[in-house]
Amino acid sequence: MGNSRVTVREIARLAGVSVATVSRVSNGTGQVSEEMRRRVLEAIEKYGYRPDHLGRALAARRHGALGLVFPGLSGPYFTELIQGFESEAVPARASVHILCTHLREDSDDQVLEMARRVDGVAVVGGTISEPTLLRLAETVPVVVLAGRGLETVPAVSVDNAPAMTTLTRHLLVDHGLRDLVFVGNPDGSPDVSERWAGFQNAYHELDLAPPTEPLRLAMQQHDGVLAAERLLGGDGPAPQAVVCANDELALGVLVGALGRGLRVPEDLVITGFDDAPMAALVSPPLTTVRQPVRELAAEAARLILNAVDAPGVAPDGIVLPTEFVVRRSCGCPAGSPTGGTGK
Amino acid sequence: MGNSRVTVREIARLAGVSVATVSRVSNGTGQVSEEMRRRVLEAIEKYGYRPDHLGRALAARRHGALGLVFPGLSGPYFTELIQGFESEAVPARASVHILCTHLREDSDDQVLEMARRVDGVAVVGGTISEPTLLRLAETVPVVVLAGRGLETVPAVSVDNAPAMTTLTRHLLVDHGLRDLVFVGNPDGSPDVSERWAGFQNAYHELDLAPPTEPLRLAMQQHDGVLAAERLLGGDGPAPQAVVCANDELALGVLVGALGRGLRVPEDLVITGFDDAPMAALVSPPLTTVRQPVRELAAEAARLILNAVDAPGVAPDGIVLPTEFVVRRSCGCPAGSPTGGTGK
DNA sequence: TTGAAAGCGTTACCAG
DNA sequence: CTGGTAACGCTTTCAA
Repeated sequence: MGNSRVTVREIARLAGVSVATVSRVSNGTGQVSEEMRRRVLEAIEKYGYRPDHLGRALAARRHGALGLVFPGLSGPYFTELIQGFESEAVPARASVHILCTHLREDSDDQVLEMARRVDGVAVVGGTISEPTLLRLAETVPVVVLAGRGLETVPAVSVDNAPAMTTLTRHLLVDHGLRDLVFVGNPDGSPDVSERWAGFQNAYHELDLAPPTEPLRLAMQQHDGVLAAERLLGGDGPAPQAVVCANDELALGVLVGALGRGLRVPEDLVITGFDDAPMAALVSPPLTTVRQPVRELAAEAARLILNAVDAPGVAPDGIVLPTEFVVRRSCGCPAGSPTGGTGK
Repeated sequence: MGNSRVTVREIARLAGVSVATVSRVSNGTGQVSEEMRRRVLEAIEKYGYRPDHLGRALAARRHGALGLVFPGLSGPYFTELIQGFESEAVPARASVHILCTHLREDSDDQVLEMARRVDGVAVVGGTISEPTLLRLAETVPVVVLAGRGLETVPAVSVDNAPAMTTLTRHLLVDHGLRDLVFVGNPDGSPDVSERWAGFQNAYHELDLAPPTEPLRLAMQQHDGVLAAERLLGGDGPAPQAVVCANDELALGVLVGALGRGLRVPEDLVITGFDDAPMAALVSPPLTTVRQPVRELAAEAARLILNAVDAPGVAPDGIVLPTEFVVRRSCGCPAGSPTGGTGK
């Protein structure tokens, strides 16, 4: 029982039919007489036959698997991403392969190698080089997740720049702040790059001169604490507001600021991006931009799944809307209205 | 170029040799004359031949893949787990399949299905039923990650109970606290169950009566905030200390307590478990237990990899040591000594 | 409706 | 050293 060493051939012999018939029955394809079907089903049941995935995949020339590639695996953003991706893949009977490149030397090769084991791949923006992305796309359907696509590679992303412009304008106009610092490394990821551009754009729209440089740091809470040290460390005046590239950074800055005895938002305004679960829970709750991370990844999976079934047609990229979430860390009173940035 | 539609047979024809020779060259197995090797290599290079993974896997009767199964995918614990697992699998040229069951109805079937696509599986404790675990183990090598093993299934875990006893004793003896609350659901996972037992055990060792019930909650920061509401909400006296099943809960309780104007640790002592990155960064920094999560997962991957190569031998389980990390949230002054719980 | 046989792409055994 | 050929387990024509 349950031993999966049983093959079609054995079942065929046992049931006194051909392997073709066994295959037809076990797949529900073609026409099989009631009598045959019964005999086969019986044998399948009795010996616990389950078709071997490799044999099947080889014959179908399809792996029944999707790949997901990202740089690291830090924070709630990536866990959401994985779960969103999985939520589409699993019902489609595709298993999910993951690969964290950690930006290793040989990561491009590893991605290429993964492509040989799956039917399609989603790559988080900024993870691999453009030439590699192109080569990848020659092998399997590819979509860029949270990044810019290429001619042959569609992308799913959110409206980062407009969202960040909205948030920054809120600080500049509604709160009359001027001395803002942007925390995040635009070179690290397309998301951050677009947010930094949106941040600067808010100044431009008001004929103000934006800061010329962001505070370049990675995206974890740890880095936020570091940012607080740099910004509030003593030498030089502290900024009026810290605009963070994501919530984790913001949470780190918040912890650092609070730990120094500063009051937020009275002494320092802090904003995030993502609307991670903790953003609403801390005190003061974080003003941020909500982005549909799960949906983003689900959309990517859907795109790939479709491309696998209908090869040749390169679908358009997709941009998902975000929502500006005003809470108290920007200086607004509790219970302020929130507004989306639109589609 | 780069087109992976090229097969051994074509290369063989193109190079004027047999498929066997091509195979030998591309795998570096057997003896091949310099002349042949050169010809084959040339053709391989010219047509960008890469052996097909499925064909190879079918012939070798090995997938070159490992599976990792867990309930959800919340928080830093699971991201560490994945990365630790990957750090062993990737160098061994095995890809990593993941599956979040979300405790779905059909998750047992999904796990069984996954087992048909990989060479071995690591299952996080408490994710699937024991019968399913047993059936799984009939199919492929399995190891339980952070949980109890079975006769045929080894487990890798940490010394949860002694560690939690040490921490609790510290509160009871060194700080003279008596009214502690344990937050976490022992039914949810073996880890929590053991920690709850260790918590109670500290009381027993001192001939004290432990609380009979924990505050049963899930393991995310959100739940910690919930715990703070319940515990500090007004009706009934607040406890002296909240002993959390993990750091995320503790962080949530901390946020909730601070938000209510309580001072930590003066008004309320809070402890965690895991030593997540944030534990050291918040204010006050969290007293907790450090567990080697990455190492745990890496060990699991190694165990499986070995079992794949040497089938039949059921290896022993492994228990990794933890380290008690005393910081300020328990009431100790800054810079207190820390101590391990030993092997 | 059924079965024989030809793949799918690779590896490995066995002669030569 | 080299090549022919038989697996590996399955699906799918193509005839009967």
